[in-house]
Amino acid sequence: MTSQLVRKLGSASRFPSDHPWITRAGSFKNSQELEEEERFAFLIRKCPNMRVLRQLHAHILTRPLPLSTFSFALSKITVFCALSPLGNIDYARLVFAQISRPSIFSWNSLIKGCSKIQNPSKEPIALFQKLTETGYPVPNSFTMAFVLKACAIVTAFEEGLQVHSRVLKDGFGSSSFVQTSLVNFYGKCEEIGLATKVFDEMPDRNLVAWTAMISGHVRVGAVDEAMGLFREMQKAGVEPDAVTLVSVVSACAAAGALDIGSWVHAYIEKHSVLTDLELGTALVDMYAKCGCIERAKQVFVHMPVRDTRAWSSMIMGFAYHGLSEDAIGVFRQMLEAEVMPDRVTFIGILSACAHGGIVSEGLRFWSLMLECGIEPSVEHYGCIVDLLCRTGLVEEAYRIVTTTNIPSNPATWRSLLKGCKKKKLSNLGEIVARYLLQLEPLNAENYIVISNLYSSVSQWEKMSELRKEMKENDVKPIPGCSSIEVDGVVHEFEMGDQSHPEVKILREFMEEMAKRVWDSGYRPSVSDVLHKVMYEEKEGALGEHSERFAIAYGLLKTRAPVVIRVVKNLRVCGDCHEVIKIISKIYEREIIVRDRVRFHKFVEGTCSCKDYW
DNA sequence: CTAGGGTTAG
Repeated sequence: MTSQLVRKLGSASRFPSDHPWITRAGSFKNSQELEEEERFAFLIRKCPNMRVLRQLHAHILTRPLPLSTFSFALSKITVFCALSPLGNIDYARLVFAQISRPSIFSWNSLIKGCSKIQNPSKEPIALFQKLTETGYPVPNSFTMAFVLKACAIVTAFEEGLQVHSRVLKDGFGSSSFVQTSLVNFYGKCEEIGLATKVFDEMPDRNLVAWTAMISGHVRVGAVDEAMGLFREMQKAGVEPDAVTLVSVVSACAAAGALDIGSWVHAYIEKHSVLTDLELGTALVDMYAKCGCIERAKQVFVHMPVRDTRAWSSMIMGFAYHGLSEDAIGVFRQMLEAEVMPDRVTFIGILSACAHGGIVSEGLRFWSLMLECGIEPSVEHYGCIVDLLCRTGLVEEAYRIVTTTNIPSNPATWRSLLKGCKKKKLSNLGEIVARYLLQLEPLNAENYIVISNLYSSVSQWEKMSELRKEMKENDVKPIPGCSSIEVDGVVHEFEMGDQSHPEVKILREFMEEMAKRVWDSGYRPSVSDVLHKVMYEEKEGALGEHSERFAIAYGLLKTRAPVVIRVVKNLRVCGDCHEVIKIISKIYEREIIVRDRVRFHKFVEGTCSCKDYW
């Protein structure tokens, strides 16, 4: 049987002729036994599939073997089944159970093996607990690293803390692998303070530890700190690799830092860092989120291999740039390339259709999604409701929301309300508004949309009532936000922002700007007037909207075209475009607006102020 | 056998 297998595996994998095991120190096994063990190890390692492995397993079970050889072979089978991509974790568990006293090696493999399956559970943690209870074999630093990784995957904070205390008790605190695992674990649990503490105490910070720190900070949105760590890392003479750069690029995406993002891209090319799937996807996402859809596309088309996530990020990019046709085109190419769309892909393509108001196509994608066996979730329903509302099919959308068994979602109801406003359906709007305010009474955006609805049907009394209600509930809108990058520094401005160091010069400049715009004959439209009524802004002033701060800063500080990013949906804000056009003309400067409608996420219960203009 | 990575509606 064994020789048959050797033959089957072909001449390329001939059994090695050197015999290092004969000289292995401290072994009580005779060379014949050792030879047999090595033979098994070799065969198992070279197994082409599970079928052959099962045959080998059967062979081992039926042949009389010394106990030590038997256990050795079974532990090798456990390792193969648990860790090889060809393996099978269920089989690994089975074989593991057949070993009377599994070595720490087998335990480790099983712990690692069952944390890398697609639906990870706390099983590896339970295994570790069982291991520590029995007291044999003694865990080693590998065990600690694996179980910490398992805790990180399922963000089992309490369990991880206990492992950390064991690490210290058992003296594994000085292992750099264990330290790095701890940094990563705390980072995954969003416990940045604890991650930093472990990291600061590391005498030798390796690349992986730096990367874990950076990705941890990006995870909690501490983008500046992430970039600071990246700089510190380079100062410490540690060269980033592709994995590090994925986190750095993600940080740029989250910050909308196009300059730094482009610099990182240039770094990647200059240092010939291999742009794999993850890095490619991160770059596509970064360029799209920084408003540079052309470069996102450029990176995307140059990717040699694209998986579902790569395609999805490109589709999402087109979607939030309002380029529905491109999104649909890319989606078609994806299907042609026989890459399976997943639930995220459909969120992208449906939101693209919603942005473009392409109903028929959107509904077709919806059916396709069902055909693909994807259960529609809140997000998908949100897209389809938004699609119907934007194209005026509000009643149909309302029917879906009220008859489908999906959880009530403020955003979906807000889409309905916007649809009602658009079609001036005050009766349905009233019902929707009441429900929405019940669902989310502290979100200023809700009041603004409802107020817009009342004003569109001239129900002024209801509008002032609403204003009172808003005041009583002490609801204040979170201001819009715009940013501009000057010499690699991103300057963020909130509406009415006072915190910028040069705010005095800026304000003077803006007053002049407002005056010149006013003199040009521009007058605010209904929504600006509404804004004044609600927030008692000074008569005659243009309003210190965030993008005007950013433009003013750009005009003052650069000679290059002023590129600003706005956290608003410009497609519904005609006034913004108009003001910017006028400013551009007056100052004879090119002003480029990057629409960053989705780039900043506001916490629930706040307002993105889209209808604030 | 150690540790770090990408896409998610409005």
